[in-house]
Amino acid sequence: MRANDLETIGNSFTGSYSYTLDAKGRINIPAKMRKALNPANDRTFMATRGADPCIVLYPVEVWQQIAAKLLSLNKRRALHRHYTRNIARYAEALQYDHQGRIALPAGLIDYAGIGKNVKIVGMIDHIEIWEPERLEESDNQYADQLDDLDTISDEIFSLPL
Amino acid sequence: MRANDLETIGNSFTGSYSYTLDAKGRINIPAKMRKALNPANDRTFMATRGADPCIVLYPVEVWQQIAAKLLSLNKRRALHRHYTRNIARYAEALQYDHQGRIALPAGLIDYAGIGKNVKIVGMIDHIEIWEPERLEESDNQYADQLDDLDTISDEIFSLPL
DNA sequence: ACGTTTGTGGGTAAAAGTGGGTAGAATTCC
DNA sequence: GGAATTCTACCCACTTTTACCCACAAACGT
Repeated sequence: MRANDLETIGNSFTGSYSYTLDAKGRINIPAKMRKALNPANDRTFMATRGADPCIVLYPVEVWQQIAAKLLSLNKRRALHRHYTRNIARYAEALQYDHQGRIALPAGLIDYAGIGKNVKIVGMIDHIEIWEPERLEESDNQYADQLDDLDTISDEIFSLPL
Repeated sequence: MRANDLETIGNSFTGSYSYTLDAKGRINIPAKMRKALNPANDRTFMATRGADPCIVLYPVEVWQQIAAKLLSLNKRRALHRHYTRNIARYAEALQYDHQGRIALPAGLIDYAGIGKNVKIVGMIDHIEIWEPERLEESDNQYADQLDDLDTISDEIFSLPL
């Protein structure tokens, strides 16, 4: 096993939690997720826009792998520069305080349409922060595509281990 | 992890910030970016024209790698000399003061079309300084190429880490 | 039941962002 | 060459924002 694999074992996030954003824009990170975060990350997540309309938190270790891929793009190509810009510009490192909270940037709060209540969802290697109604809408949107979900399951689990 | 990758961890810039140019042509560097800049750079960035119509700031360490590549070009080929000239002629070392500001050269301010307000964008290994409307125009320019951007995603994230 | 952890609220000192003054260096002009 | 002028690095001042701390009630585990 490579050292890199070992580091990542801790960073496994699951479960769904309801929390509240306080007046200062801070939000609690579930204790279980704080414990799951590898200490090498120094209590720090990279927050950015999700592909879905929510906020995504990556352990810095995971983000560094994303950043490394962005650096591998050809800087002479305008489209590649734009691609990097659109990912990097919304990303910000957030370290949680001794109460276990992070302060979400206003831009990301707007993007996710977050008010006072939020849902925090574990996504194995990262975490999603949703406005509760949006999450529900998203769920409904896929409720009539259950067959497709089965297909994805088939695809994933038929892969060689 | 190679030594070169390790160096880059410190000089990793993200996020986008709105700042103002003061009457003396000075602009603040976001605190998070100042902290991200490796101390070996002695609070100094190399500023030059970007390939896009904005100002680009490189940590001197990163600039030195660019300079090394330019040196490796064939000095007997006119096109190569022209390429080197256009990068080198506008480059200037800028050290930020104890308030965290750098003084932007007038030539670069003109090139980027900067007035009072600017957007500072992290690009992982370097920083861009944009006139806000130009950045928006640039974004719109790529709005109809979402498929191409998805293609980039597929290409780089399907590769093994 | 009781001590401990967790989630939430809020106060305060420090840091960040912005504006402007000034003295010495560099430049210009007679 | 020397005086006048511009430039620039450095400093001080002010306002806003952030980071850090204390507090407390609810939930949890034993």
